[in-house]
Amino acid sequence: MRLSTRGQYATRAMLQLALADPNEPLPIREIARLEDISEQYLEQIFRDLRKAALVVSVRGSHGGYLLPLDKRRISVGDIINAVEGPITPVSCLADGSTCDRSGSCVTRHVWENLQQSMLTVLGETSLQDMVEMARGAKS
Amino acid sequence: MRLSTRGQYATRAMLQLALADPNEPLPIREIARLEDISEQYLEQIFRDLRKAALVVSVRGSHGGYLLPLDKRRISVGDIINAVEGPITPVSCLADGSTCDRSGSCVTRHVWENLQQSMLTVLGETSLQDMVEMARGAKS
DNA sequence: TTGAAATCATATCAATCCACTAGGAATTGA
DNA sequence: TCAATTCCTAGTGGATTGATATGATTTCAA
Repeated sequence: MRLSTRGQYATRAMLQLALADPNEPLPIREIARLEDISEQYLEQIFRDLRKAALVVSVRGSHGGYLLPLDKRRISVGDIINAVEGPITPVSCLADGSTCDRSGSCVTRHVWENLQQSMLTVLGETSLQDMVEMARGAKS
Repeated sequence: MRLSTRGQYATRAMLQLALADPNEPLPIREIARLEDISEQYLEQIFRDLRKAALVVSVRGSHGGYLLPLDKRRISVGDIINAVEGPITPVSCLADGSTCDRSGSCVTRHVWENLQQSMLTVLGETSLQDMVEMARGAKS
C-alpha cells in the first residue's frame, strides 16, 4: 500500500515551485538539486504535471517551470492524480472495471470508504497549506 | 496506490469464515471455490493469517480453519496488516526508515495524515460489521 | 490399516511495474 | 552562434506480484 516515488517527488517539486519566486521560471535542474532527485526522472514527472496544467513551462535558455494557478487551488490530491492516476485502493474501483463478483460487494463498501477518506485528506491539503507549514517550521 | 490482492483475498476469505458455521472448520478448498481464488495462493495467505493468530487451523481430514476471536475484535486493518504488513503510504513512514531529508518534513506531515486516516477507516471496520452488511444486503 | 482429505512448507516462475538511464530533437536568451 | 533549457522516445536492471509445482505431514473414516 505505497505511493510510488512519482507522487512523492511531484509533491516535493511542487512545494519547491510554490516556495520559489513566482516571476522567474525554476528549472528542473535546480529542483532536482534541491530535492536530490534524478533530473531525467523528474523531467518525465513534470511532463505529466504540465499535461494536467498544474505547471507551465518556459522553454529555452533561462527557462523552467512556473505555477499558473492559485496555490490554494492546488491540492496534493491533484498532484498525485496527475502523476499516478486516480487514487484507487483496489482495482475494482478503477474506471473501467467490471466488478462482477456478487458476494464481494460487502468488501467493496470498505474499499470505497477507504478511498473516500484518502481523497478527503489529500484533497484538503493545498500547496498553500504546505507553504505555510514550511514557513512555520522554518521560523 | 493499490492494495495487493493478498489483502483483498484475505479480507474476503475472513468474511467467508465469519459467515460460516463457527463450530466446523472451513477448508481452504471451499473458500477458494466460493471466492474464486487460487487454492495454493490462498494457502500462503492463510499461513500469514495463522501466524497473526487471526485464524486457527485444524489439520487432517475434515480439517480447515476457524475464527478463534470475537468478530467484533478483528478489523480489516488487522487482516491487511497480517498479510501485507503495516500500512505505510510512503517508505519513510516504515519502521526502520531514516528519513534524513531536512526540507521534506513538510510533505511528511501530509503522508502522516494520510496514513492516520487510512488506519482509522480500516481499524474501525470489524468483521462483525461486514457480516451485518452481508446479512443486510441479503434480506 | 489404509487411503483420502486436508494443512504445512519450500522452491520456482512469468509477467508486470518501478525508478531510472540514454540519447537525442526542438526552442530560446545572451 | 552557443549554451541552457524543455521536450520526447526507448530501453533496462531489479523488485514485486500473483501465482504454480511439488511434496511432506497430519488426521479422520471406512
